[in-house]
Order: sequence, then structure tokens, then C-alpha cells
Amino acid sequence: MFQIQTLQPTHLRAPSRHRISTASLVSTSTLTVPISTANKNHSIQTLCRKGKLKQAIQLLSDEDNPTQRTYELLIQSCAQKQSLSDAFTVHTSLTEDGFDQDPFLATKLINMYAELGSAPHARQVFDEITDRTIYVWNAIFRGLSLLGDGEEVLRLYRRMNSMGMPPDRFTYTYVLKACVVSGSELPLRGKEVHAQVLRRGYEGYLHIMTTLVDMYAKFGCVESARLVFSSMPAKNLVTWSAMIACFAKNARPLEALELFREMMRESGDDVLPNSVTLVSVIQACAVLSALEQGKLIHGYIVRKGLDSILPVVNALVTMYARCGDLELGENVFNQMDKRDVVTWNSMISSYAIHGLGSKALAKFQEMVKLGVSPTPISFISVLGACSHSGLVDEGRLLFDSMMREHEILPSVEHYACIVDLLGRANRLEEAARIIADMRDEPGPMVWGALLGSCRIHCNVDLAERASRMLFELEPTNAGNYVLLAEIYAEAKMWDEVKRVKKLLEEKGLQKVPGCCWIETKKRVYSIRSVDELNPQIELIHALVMKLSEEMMEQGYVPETKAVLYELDTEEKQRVLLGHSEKLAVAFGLINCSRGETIRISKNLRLCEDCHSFTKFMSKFADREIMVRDINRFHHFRDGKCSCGDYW
DNA sequence: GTAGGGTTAG
Repeated sequence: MFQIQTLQPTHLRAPSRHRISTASLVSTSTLTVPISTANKNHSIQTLCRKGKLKQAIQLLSDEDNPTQRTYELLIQSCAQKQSLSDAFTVHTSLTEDGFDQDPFLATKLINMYAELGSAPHARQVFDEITDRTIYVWNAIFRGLSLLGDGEEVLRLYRRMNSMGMPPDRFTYTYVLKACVVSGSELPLRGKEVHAQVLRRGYEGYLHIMTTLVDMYAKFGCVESARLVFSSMPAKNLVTWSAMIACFAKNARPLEALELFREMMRESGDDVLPNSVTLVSVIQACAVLSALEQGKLIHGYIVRKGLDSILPVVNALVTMYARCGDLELGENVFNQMDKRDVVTWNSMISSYAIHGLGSKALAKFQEMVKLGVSPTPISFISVLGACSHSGLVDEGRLLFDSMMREHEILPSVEHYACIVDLLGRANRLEEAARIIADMRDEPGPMVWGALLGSCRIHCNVDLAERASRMLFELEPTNAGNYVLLAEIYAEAKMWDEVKRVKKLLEEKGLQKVPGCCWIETKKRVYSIRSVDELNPQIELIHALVMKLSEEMMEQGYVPETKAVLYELDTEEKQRVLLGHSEKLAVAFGLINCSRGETIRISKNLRLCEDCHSFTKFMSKFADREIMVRDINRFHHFRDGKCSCGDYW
């Protein structure tokens, strides 16, 4: 446990009032003159402003009467320098000089300790100050939220309420943020705070309402976010950006783009998008595989001179790759005059989703050689790349190098990658052994990776083991039940299929419906199996049916094992024909011009039948078709797929 | 004296 006693190491210096000052005597050529207190305070402050903290502290030890302002600057300087030891020295001195009950400085100290990453020290300052002004309360809320302890913020917030201390407009923004960071069961708490905001008449405050939009967004409560957003009579750029980000991050990319257009239309020149807004718009294009839209946005970014802002350019690299145009992504990457680790990670994962494992590996090595330290995400990306390309041994070596060469402790995410890598390559037992040897609890991601591999290789025994864990760890994730049912279906264990489907039903869960997006003529369309809104839907269904029949005459054999019903083959084939990606392919054939690549993105993994259907179609209709599923890209051309049927 | 939205992966 953390030793809070270390907070005020009084041994660091003797109490100032009993000191015999030496440095306060400045030697001139002829005599020694004492510097006045005002001058010394001024000098300490100047040193702080110049970033010379050590010298400032040195001078402080000889100053008998440091002022509040002097301590304020010293505290700020410690935070800037990220020096906890200097912070202790300053804090000790401040206490000895009798400022420990000064609420102004207590606020600053709490902020400082929060920025230095020490919750216990921030907390101790808070606990020891008796005059807790709203600034002091807000500081501890801010600090603990920043450090991720939302639960504690909410506990303290309740205490503040019961003490009769009224919150102010700042309090709400911190407390709402705390709801987000603490995670568990929190939409409910967030709602309570929301209700309080309304009861106390704070609904007119832009900051608070924007924070509310963001809070609901982070919980995935898109409708609640939208309700707050719509209720706001006045909105500024941050509000619009928060709502656009909400759609982009919560699988509603079309609405993100729509809202962006609405913002441009309705607000005119009053609200012009900045880099933050555009990052979300780029992400939405990426999710949709909306290449033309993305290019338009890129053009806008260049015209506005925002093309040197790293988050923007990094998002562009990813966007082009996810839209299927890897080369454009590479161009952006190559033209950048500065890059950070995120830029490299973006490029590595771009190669990963295109199945170009060796290129990803080369980029990773180039990055390391240039002295850029890989982050945990770099490893997730490069291991993912190995996984998609079947570079099993290379992946294993990388995994082993994490700790040895880069001092990065593999997290569950990395274990999930290595399990996926081995599992896909049908080294399932080896994967299971790695799980058994893990020091930490494997967690749903790892078991999920194993179950996914069992699905590919139809390993019923291991699948049962993995899903037992998964049902316990995440009982409401429908995907796990569906995967297990598919494995049973492939093994023709129909009673088991029924049992799993019943489980799903009992829990009131539903299979996530498949959805595809396709862009043509600079517009993006969404396509679902059941879609009354699409005026062409009947035509599309009919075309899929006709094409399928014609292709079967030429040798296409429907892969019926993904169908979870015990039906005869013909009926199964009918079920498969309703899959959204086949509809999207047909939609593309009708609506995209000849010679234009049909680009589709999908919210789930591509099923095997759709994969072979699309492969066949690329030759049959002589069209290039690109499909991006949840994991990676499939580039179909002339009857073959870029994934080499390994996905 | 304090506040709101964004980059890479899964």
C-alpha cells in the first residue's frame, strides 16, 4: 500500500525561520548586501517562469517569507517539470511556512499532484484542509477523474451533497467525466447527475450539456446523447463535434456524415469544423469505406491548412487503408514531414488489414531502427498482421521480444493476438497451452480469440471449453453464442445448436444483424437483409437469386455450414442468399459504373459462403470487388481473393 | 483560480 507518510519529508530541510541565511547575502566586490524579501520572492518567481525550478527551490530555502504567489508559481513549475521529489520539497516548505490551510494553495497542490499522477497525495491535501471551498472540491473531482478513480469522485460528490455544499457549473463537468471513467453500472449514475443538472437549472450551460452528450456517447447511449444534443437551443463547434464523434464511434457512421453536413449547412460560417471535428468525420468515412467522401474531406483539410496536424493525418492514413486504397494511405504517410508512433502504428495496421504481413513487419522494424519506441498498440497491430498472413513464427518471435527488447509487458490484448495467430494456423493446442500459462486471468478477449479459431477449424471440444468461460465472463454477448452454435451446426450437432439458440432466447439476446455499406456516385448506402426502406430491395433479391443460379451452373457450390437451422440444402441456400453482403454485391453491380471497383464494408466477419460467392462473382461478372469485414480486407479479382482464403 | 469534442488496435 502507498505510504502517505512520505508526503511531508520534514528532514528535507530545516524549518526556515530558524535558518541562518547564507545565500541571501550577495557578494559584491567590496561588501556583502542582504537581498530584500520582496526581491527574493521576485527572483524565485522569475526562475519559475523561466523553468529553472531547481534554482528557484534553492533560493526558496533561504527565503524567510515566501508569498502565496511564490508558492503558486513553484507548484505550477513542479507540475510542468513532472518532478514529484521537487513537489515534496515545495509542499514541505509551504507547510512549514504556515500555508497548509490556504484553500487557494491547496487547490493548486491537488491539481499538481493529479498532474504528477499521485492520487494519494492529492487526496491527503484534500483530507487535511478544513476550509474546503468549491475550488478545493472541484480540484479533487478533477484530479481523481483524471487519474481514473471515478468511483471515489462519486462517493465524495455524495458526501459534498450531504454536507450541503452546492455544486457549481464546473463541478458537473468533472462529475460527469467521473461517471465515464469509472465504467461499471454507470449510465445510471450519469443519469442521476443529469437529472440534478436539470433540477438545479444548469441546462443552459454549454460546457455541461456538451459533457453530457459526450458522457452518453462514451456509454454507447446514442439516443440519449442525441436527445441532449437536440434539446440544446444553442450549440457551438465543440457540441457539434461531440455529437459527430458519438455517431462515428458507435457504429452509426452515416449519421455522423449527415450531421456534419447539417452543421456545415445550418451554421454556415459561424461554426467551421476544426481538426477535432474532421478527425471524427474521417473516421466515419473509414468505417463506411467511403473513399470518395474521404477524398473530399481530405481536399478540404488541405485547403484549410490542417494537413500538418498529426491526429488528422494519422486518421487519413487509416481512412485510405480502410477504404481499400492502401496506396493513397502510403502516399500520405510518405509525404509527412513529421511522424509520431501513432503514424507508424496506423501504417502497420493498414498493412495488417490488407493481409500484407511482411510489409507490416518491415515497417515495424524500420520504426524501431529510427528510434521510435513501439507502444503496446504497435504490437497489437504487427501481431495482427502476422496473424492475417500466417506468419506464425515471426509473430511468436515478436511476442517474445516485447519484454526482452522493449520492456512492454504483454497484456490480455497481446495474448489474444498470439492465441489468434496460433489458432488460425490450426495450432490450437499450443494456443490453449499459452492461455493455461498466463499469469493474469485470460479474460473474454483471449477466450474469444480461441473460440474464433475453433470456429475456423471446427474444434468442438476446445470451443466448448472456451465458450463456458465466455458465457460466464460476458453473459450478454450474443456473438459468443452464435459462434458456438455455428460450430455445432458445422459438426451437425443439431440438438446442441438448439440448446444454444434457446440459451440466447432465454437471455433475450439477438444475433447482431449483418449490415453492409457501399458507396457509389459519392453517396453511401446501407444494406440489410430486411430493409423496407431500400426502394431497390426486391430487385436486388431477385438479382442475387438469378446470379446464384447462373453461377451454380458454372460450378459455384454454396457453403451451407454457416446456417444455424436444420434444413435441407435448398432451404439453407435460400437463407444464405439473404446475407447482406450478397445484396450489397448485387447493389454494386446494378449501381456502380463498369470498371469501377465495388467497395463494400461490413459490420461482421464475412461468412464462408459470401466469401466464395463473391470470389466466384468477381470472375463471373468480371468486376473487382473489395469487401472489408470486421477484421480485414478481401480484394476479389478474377475468381481469387487477396486473403488467400486465410482469414 | 477550475470546464466540453479528436489520432493507432480490439
